[in-house]
Amino acid sequence: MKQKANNVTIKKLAKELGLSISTVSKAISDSHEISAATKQRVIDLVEKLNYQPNPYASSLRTKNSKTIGVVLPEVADSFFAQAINGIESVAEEKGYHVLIYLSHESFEREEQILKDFESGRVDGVLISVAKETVRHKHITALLEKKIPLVFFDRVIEEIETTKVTTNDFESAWSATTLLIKKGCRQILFLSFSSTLSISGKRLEGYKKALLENKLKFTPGNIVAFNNDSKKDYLLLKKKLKQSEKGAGVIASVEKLALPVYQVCEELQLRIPEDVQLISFSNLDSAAFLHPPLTTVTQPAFEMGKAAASLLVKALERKNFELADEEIVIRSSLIVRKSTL
Amino acid sequence: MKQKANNVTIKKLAKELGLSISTVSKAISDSHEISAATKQRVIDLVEKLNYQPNPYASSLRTKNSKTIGVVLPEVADSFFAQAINGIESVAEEKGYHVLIYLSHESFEREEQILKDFESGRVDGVLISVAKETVRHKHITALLEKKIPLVFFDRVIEEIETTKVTTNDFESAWSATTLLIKKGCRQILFLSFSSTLSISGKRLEGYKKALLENKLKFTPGNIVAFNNDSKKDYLLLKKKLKQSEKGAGVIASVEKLALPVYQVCEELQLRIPEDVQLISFSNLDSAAFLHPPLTTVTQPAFEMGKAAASLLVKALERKNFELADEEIVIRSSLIVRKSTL
DNA sequence: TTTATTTACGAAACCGGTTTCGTACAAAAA
DNA sequence: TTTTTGTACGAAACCGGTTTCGTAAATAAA
Repeated sequence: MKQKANNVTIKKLAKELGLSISTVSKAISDSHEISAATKQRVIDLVEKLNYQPNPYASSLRTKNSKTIGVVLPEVADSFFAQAINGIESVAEEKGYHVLIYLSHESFEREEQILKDFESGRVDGVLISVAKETVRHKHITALLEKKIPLVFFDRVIEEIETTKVTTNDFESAWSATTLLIKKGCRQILFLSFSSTLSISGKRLEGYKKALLENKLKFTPGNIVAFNNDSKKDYLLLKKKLKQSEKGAGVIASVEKLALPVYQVCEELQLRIPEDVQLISFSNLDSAAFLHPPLTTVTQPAFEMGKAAASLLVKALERKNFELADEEIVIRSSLIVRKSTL
Repeated sequence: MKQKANNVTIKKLAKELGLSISTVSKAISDSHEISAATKQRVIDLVEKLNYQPNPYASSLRTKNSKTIGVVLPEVADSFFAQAINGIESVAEEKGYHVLIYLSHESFEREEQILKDFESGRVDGVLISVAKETVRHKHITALLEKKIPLVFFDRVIEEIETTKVTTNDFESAWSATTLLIKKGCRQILFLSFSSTLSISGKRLEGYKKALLENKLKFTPGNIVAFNNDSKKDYLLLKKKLKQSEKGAGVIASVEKLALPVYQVCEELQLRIPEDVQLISFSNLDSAAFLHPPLTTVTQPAFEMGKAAASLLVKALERKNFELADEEIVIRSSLIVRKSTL
């Protein structure tokens, strides 16, 4: 902290060149006010001294930081990892920096993070909300401060901004319909949140498929996970033990899939003979699980990329206004051996 | 961009309170120069107006940004995803912000990223170098500018700074020894880089185990992946086809494991009967692969956490000096069914 | 009572850029 | 020739904090 290496500043360049600070600044930004000859002298020296302008000085004056804030519930999940890739791809291309924050599914943490964003630290934000998030003053507060925000995957419907999602309803419907076609008469729906719109949609798709096939919807078939792996595990075990032979299971989110394998192993239930399983998942290893997992695979990279593109596009316009629209990028149902 | 909402600045607070800007600033930072009563008035107003100090103004003056830069080769890999988690855990606790950059294994990209860091954008950096990285002027340049940097996992031995690694040599030795004990007389070593120290160490551990068991080291048994999935795939296929019955395979990095499953499937080679496999991997799904994968599991979270802790500790000291030491956190060999 | 400290605060410089505005000189138009 | 316009640049304000330094008033020491 004491003494940072005496960095080369624009002032030094100016002195060295016998020019004023403003001239140097303009030359660097290729202003038409500066002659070609002077510009050349400046960029030559910039190269020679390896001048790196202080981004914070610039941010302070211009009020933008070329930085976007990304808020995720977690990162050790293929979906989010791939989404980051998508986000980074546009950030890199467009010269933006990305600050990453994890809410760990906590509403309070998410609030703190977004509150910090009110400081002007980021030009815009990309968020996939925590499962706990129900209120959303923290989000509207940002929007009111004219800090653009786009949701991806886990959105809040009520907020008027751009949202990038996948066809959750339809995907759950397809998955459920497949299970029914394959003979399941009881289908457990593993849910990780009772409030998230994404969960709601998936559940609705599931319900619709049941209805269309004259199967009664039974609340007891919804298995509500709570992020407490021990309890969740026992609950799942109990439910699977109680389930009828040939039941189906839909894991509405990736992390709920592996526990099913585990429980089945313990209960000596064979997949797919005794239990058929479909999971929303982006695991690369899905094809090599035992047995290979039938998945609803989300276009994670594309979703991240689309969200970032829309955000950046808004940032580049003079008056960015993010339309209140929902971009839907379709998931695909990849049938493997965990279903008959 | 036009008009950001008129944010509340320290100047407004001062005017509102009838105090000077400096007094307000000091009150906020709990300076002893300010009376308790005044401090209270200030923090009350701060609360009331939801004042968020502009981080860039502060950074400009104080020369530090409470931000660390994290440079990774990729993110869609369990190891790095978990490492980010570890890093974030200390960043969150210590009030640091984390900027994420991906080199995508490109040396040029890595150079650009580090060059940007010379601007003072970050207080310190955490890096796991790209597989292409051989030269390292870009890293020493940072160090010379007194920007502390700690390596994790993929380190550069020659550079004198703190490095957090795992016991690569020993782990590879253990894995190889296990395969030999299980009867393998030919063992393929899947390598993803010929220059990275991490690869070198793993290879050495492999060689040592061979030697100890009077097995000859054959260069032809090293399968060099090139990040070109099609070619790599064909190469692996060729090598496996040529390999003797009961051969062993060591995937020196996670992403090389699944291709082995794939190729074995195509060649109708059974794991572990025809091919025994061990992979360096942090995949949660390893236990549920077909067959379950024997892994060298790295303490990814802990490594990220340790690296971040050391970095932050250095940043908090008046004269941060990162010792030229290597912190080794041990991996564990988890034996599953992909080995006999 | 006088002098030395301490307490509590304000004025102003400063961080390193960007941007506005003013101007000298040259070239073009009247 | 005079006026207008354009070109190329510099002075200085500005962004919003932090920090140094100075000082009036209150308190303690002499």
